[in-house]
Amino acid sequence: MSQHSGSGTAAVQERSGPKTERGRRTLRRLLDAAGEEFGTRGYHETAISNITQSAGVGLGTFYVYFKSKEEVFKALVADMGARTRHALTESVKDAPNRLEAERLGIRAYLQFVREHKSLYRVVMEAQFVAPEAYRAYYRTFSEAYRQQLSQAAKRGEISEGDDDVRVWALMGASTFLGLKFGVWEDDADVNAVSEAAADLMINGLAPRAKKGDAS
Amino acid sequence: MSQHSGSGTAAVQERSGPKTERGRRTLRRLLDAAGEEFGTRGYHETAISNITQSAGVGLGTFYVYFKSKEEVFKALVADMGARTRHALTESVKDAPNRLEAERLGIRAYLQFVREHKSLYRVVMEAQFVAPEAYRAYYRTFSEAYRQQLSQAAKRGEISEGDDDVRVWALMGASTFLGLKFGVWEDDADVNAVSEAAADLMINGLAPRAKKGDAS
DNA sequence: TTGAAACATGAGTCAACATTCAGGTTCTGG
DNA sequence: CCAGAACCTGAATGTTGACTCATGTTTCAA
Repeated sequence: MSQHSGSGTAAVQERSGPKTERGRRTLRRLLDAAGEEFGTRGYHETAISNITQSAGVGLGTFYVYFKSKEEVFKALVADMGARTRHALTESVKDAPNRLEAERLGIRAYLQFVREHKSLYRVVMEAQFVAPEAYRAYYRTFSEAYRQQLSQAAKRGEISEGDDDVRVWALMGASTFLGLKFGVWEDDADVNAVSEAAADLMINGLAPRAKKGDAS
Repeated sequence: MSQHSGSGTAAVQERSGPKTERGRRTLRRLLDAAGEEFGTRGYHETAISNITQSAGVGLGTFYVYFKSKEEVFKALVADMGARTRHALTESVKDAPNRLEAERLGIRAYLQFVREHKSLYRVVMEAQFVAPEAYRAYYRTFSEAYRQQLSQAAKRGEISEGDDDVRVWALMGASTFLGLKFGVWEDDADVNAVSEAAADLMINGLAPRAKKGDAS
């Protein structure tokens, strides 16, 4: 996320990528197949041969493109991070203020999870398969998020508070909602869920004041 | 969590438990060692021999008490569930109202996580090792939690809202805070974190009204 | 056309466990 | 003291699957 120019689907560690068109196609197929297999069966249940078969290439071909099983996995996590940040940035681009951005963000997040279930599971499993990649994923995320919150607080759009704590609480809430309503119950109404979630994040559990108070 | 009387540390599937004192002691040592090893190295990196060595018993002994590697793991998840619920129930026992209960709950939760880092990691890894146990863990949790919220709402102690969504958002927030400030940064000030978290959960991000409003 | 770089392949290697088992040792009631 | 139950043990077994490699095949610039 910081060393490569980001042509789209994460970089390979190897000395530079494929040289020919054929090579690029094969790499892409392997990456896609890996995401699908890891996301479905899980890292440890997935054999390299599952990936290569699913990609329609020979077993040995895998090692032409990746140094190890773990390496593809890490590449997928990094890729998912970049894509997620991109999707969120887009969705929030022209929100008039932070509270509205939160509302849009949570909706976009749920939507995104639902459209990328496999990669989402890969990210979660990274906590145990590639802890460093996992932490990097959330570190990058939380740093940008915290920036947003503290600036919004300065502008008076949200209350003051410990942004580090808030960011992690909010990320946790989104993550769990993504798991529950994006992956497990993928028939739930995304809009309803994200509205309810945004309401909690914005107003909290406290009972609303009965009548005219400030805003 | 439902078929055994709950003497303390989860049950074994086998036809009834150990008959002698020696047996009970050995079982306990295995359970403790397993929790420690799984929590530290992770499920797949942990060999049965790691557990038995750490417990100071022979390799074969493991299979006197457990049918398989997965079985101990599940037992640990169930045990952690019971203990966590117990700790939270206790901590919240004499809260005057739900908002206060949330405050106390999040503090107790962080504290508990910090005192049981290993088992906490086991629970999280269960999502991939024993998905059914993982879902059961959160199902049980969320059902009780939802009860609390809806009753509190009826009493007017908290606002009305989609309790299913709220529960999962709140569990997610706590879980991430537990990971970040309970496991990763175990030197953070638990009280400060839980106050900030409780404030977010109770009041949300919205800017506070300038002057006297309800409550 | 041609040689070499790039790419493709799958049988074979090898180490890492989970689980079994046949044979002890210790305890307990009678 | 004795039989049988309960418990303990670690060498041996069998499987699994990541990774290597020797041998092709394809591409492409000169």
